[in-house]
Amino acid sequence: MVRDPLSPQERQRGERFGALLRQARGDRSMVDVAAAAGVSAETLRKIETGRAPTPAFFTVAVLASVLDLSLDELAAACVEDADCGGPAVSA
Amino acid sequence: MVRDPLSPQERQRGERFGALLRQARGDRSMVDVAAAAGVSAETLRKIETGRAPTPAFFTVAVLASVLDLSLDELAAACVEDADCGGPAVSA
DNA sequence: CATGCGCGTGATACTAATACCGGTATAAAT
DNA sequence: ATTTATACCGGTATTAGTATCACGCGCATG
Repeated sequence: MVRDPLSPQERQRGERFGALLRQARGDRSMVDVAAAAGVSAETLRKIETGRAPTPAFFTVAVLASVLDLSLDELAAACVEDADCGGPAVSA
Repeated sequence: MVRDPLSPQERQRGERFGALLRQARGDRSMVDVAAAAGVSAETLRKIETGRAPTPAFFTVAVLASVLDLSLDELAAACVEDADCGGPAVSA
């Protein structure tokens, strides 16, 4: 109605997204990256584990900045990998 | 405490962000872009007017896709323009 | 003038993101 | 075995994003 619960598709997209972040983090520790990004370690962990499947844009932005990732590539990787954008983007 | 209210900085960053989206929308109508992005027109309106200063990453992703914008440029434009990232990104 | 279209705003509803706390598990080092 | 570091997990608290409904305003068209 007012706020649809996240679809399984979105959950999976979140997992993919988190996996990408974790991969980019490499040997860095969570707390290190989280501190550098200005977010709490728990938040970063939730995002990486997919428990926060739809993080805020700027949260992702700073994380991508810290991890030296491209937001476009990040988004593209998730979308293309799981066909998340689907009907919306195709229009 | 558990959830800091958005800082004025973040609010302003949201306004910049919305302004960029609106500018990119050009002559397209809100409903058109919103429908293409798969979000409600009200949501797009809130984002454009800065009433939703920290939208979800994938919401921004689809909007950027529809508006043919680069997420990196979008983020960079907001951050560089108002020094929004501040202490977090500089570290 | 009435109608529709686009845009803005307010209220309302509900889920989700963020953050803090404690506990747990694994691995490494002492 | 104890300590340390890292990460995972649950609960809890609070704000914020997203969506729907309803109304008002400007503008063009009938």
